[in-house]
Amino acid sequence: MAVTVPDLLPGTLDLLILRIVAGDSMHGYGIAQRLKLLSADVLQVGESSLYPALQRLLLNGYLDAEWAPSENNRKARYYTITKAGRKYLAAERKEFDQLVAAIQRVLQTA
Amino acid sequence: MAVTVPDLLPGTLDLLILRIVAGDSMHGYGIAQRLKLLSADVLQVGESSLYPALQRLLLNGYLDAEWAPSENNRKARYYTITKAGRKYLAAERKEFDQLVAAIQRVLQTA
DNA sequence: TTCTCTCCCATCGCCAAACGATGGGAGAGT
DNA sequence: ACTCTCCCATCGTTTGGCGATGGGAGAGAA
Repeated sequence: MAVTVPDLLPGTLDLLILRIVAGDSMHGYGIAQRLKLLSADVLQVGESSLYPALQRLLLNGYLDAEWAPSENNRKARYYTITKAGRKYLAAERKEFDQLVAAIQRVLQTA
Repeated sequence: MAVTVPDLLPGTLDLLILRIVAGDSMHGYGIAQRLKLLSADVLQVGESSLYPALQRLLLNGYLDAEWAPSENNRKARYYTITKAGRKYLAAERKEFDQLVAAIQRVLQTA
């Protein structure tokens, strides 16, 4: 069963994107594929969710972008994480872990 | 630092409410308190998030409600989880765990 | 008695995030 | 020429949560 990310956990998309780009500069299409791959098809982003998210991240200064030909010689926009992006990623990731821990505690305890 | 639930993880509110009510029939105000308590103040629900959520759950048949005096002798609406609610809870919980696992995998792997 | 405090309910209007649908352009292979 | 895949992007809608707001009604204090 394939699930779109925010089906259950919205707000996590930015986090995932940043993490993927942090590993390697990529274009949007590639990010979507990589997400699907890494999550063994559990996670998926539609393009209409992805591109707005990228715009957001650009606007907030967490990503930089530049046009360059892709591996397939297409016009593509490559995203690179900024210093601020890394900082934000680290912070959000920590908060994510805390929240998940808290939620799981509630789910288990009662 | 106190965080409202959907600050990072919306969609989880229903799950938390159901789990809490599953443990014990409660009124709205009590649910909010219990959530705060169980999560050691990490999680919080405002009333303007809570009550609409409860309506939703009622409407979907996951909860039943009836009026009864509270422990403090106030007028209160007690919520009880239904059979369908338990089923839904179990399913969503499973999905939640899967998603979290997938996300964490992505966050760690790259 | 009145006043205030806490408990407990609920809605309205707003905002942000994600989604489906849609619409391209432009290599590459048939 | 045609189709396929790659790659970009926006528009309009829905959904969920939030801040502000507005009660009613016990209980203890003034």
